Amino acid sequence: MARLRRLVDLTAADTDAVRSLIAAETHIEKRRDLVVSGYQYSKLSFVKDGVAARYKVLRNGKRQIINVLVPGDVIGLPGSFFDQATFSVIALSDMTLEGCSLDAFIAASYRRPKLALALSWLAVHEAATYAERVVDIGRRTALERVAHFLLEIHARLKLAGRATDTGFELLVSQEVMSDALGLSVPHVNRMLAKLRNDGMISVSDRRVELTSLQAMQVLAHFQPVKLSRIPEPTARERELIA
Amino acid sequence: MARLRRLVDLTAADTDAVRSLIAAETHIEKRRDLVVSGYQYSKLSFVKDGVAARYKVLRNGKRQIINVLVPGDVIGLPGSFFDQATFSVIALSDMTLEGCSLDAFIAASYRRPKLALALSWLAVHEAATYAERVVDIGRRTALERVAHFLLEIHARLKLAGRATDTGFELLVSQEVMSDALGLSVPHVNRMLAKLRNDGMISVSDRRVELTSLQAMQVLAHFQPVKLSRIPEPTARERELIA
DNA sequence: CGAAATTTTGATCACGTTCAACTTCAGTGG
DNA sequence: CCACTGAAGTTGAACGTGATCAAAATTTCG
Repeated sequence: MARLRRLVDLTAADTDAVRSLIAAETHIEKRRDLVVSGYQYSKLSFVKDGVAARYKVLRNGKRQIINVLVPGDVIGLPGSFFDQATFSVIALSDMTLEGCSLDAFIAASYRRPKLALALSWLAVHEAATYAERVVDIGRRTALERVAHFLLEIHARLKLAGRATDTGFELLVSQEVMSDALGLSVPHVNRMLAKLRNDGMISVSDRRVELTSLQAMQVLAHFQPVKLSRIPEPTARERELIA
Repeated sequence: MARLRRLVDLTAADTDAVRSLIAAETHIEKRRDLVVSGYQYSKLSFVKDGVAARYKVLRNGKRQIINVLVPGDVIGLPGSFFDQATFSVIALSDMTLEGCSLDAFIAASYRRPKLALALSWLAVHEAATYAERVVDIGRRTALERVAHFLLEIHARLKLAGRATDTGFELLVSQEVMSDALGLSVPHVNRMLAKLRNDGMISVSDRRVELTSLQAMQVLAHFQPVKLSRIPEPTARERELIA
């Protein structure tokens, strides 16, 4: 798992352990629910390909998307840690996943603490992402929000090797964007149009080019985040483990 | 730490290990910054008494509070996991903390995987809290938001043993509430007044009584969350560790 | 007691919603 | 090949929630 490697140095034995946990790839088709709120979900799945959204719908019918999941992201975090999932996850495109049961991962963690720490890191990253979304929705204007959303998706797709320096494939509808940003569809549309008019982005087909990345980042108050790596055990600890 | 105990069965040795990590209590006075965005903070501190807020300010001067920290909550999550903290934390009242360095905790985790798992659980809980706040700000009306905020604070204070079944001490100003909810101060004030008029709450001094908890929960679309507990290692794993 | 912070109230205004219609496009079947 | 369908994108007009600004009332605290 490239995602894990970026966080922590895994020994050969570690990677083998992880690999042995992973069940066969799963394919999910567009519009399928992966996790349904209120039901138990006890797996830890990595998105290998495709896009999904974690969301919640309120009684009044409104939907709020917590975040959009791109390749490299984890499904079942935080859902699998509750007796019943608090949020649903739906596939926005056809997807392929690979995952293991949470119990198996935890069992392995007792033997390889590094795995448990990696899990902590993933969860912390998740928390930081959501926190950023809180700021986004709470205190940015509609235009800033849309710009920020594009920048964030771009950054994350780039990490997953699915974007160039300045452009990417926008694989979500404006309805999804509106539900993620707490805006109405028409207004998202208008804001996108404004970004186009102002020469910040250009769109053709489904491809977005960030023609003035600098200006966008200023407008959106965007600042990329970098997780630190997990510290290695000291020599003394290493002995104790071995 | 009562907070940890609720998540996981710690052996006597485990608790001793945790206790040995903890440095002396710290006292912080009101209005002091505990964590400053952009600087490194590498501790893991538990709030023993008092209230704090995790926040970010944008260039336009607006402040968004990610969440309010009450006794039992953790400071340095997610901040300590980044090379530089992404959010600031400020004391909203005089506080007492107890904590340890993140490095020390991680070092201990290599020896006691259960600690690393406990850390994962805390981080997941953090993520779930933020996710709920995203829904709150994104798709609830101002009235619902204020109601939801009161219910959430109440539930969390109750867990910490600082609230009765129906009432609690509201220790945050309306300005803090407005920054947490993405609203203006006058509007928060009006919504509180409306809740009072509608007989949902009654306030005297700093004490809030939820006179119609049921109705509030319906209004706010409130649903309490419960983290599952960390699974115990199996007998076989236990051998391997020992 | 005086100063500062907080709460409350009012008037005006703007941002974003709502609702509705229309366009465009991809896919499907006659 | 065209007609039909449904999803997604675009545009416009009226409306409403909540922001903004200002000032008064009240509480807290030095």
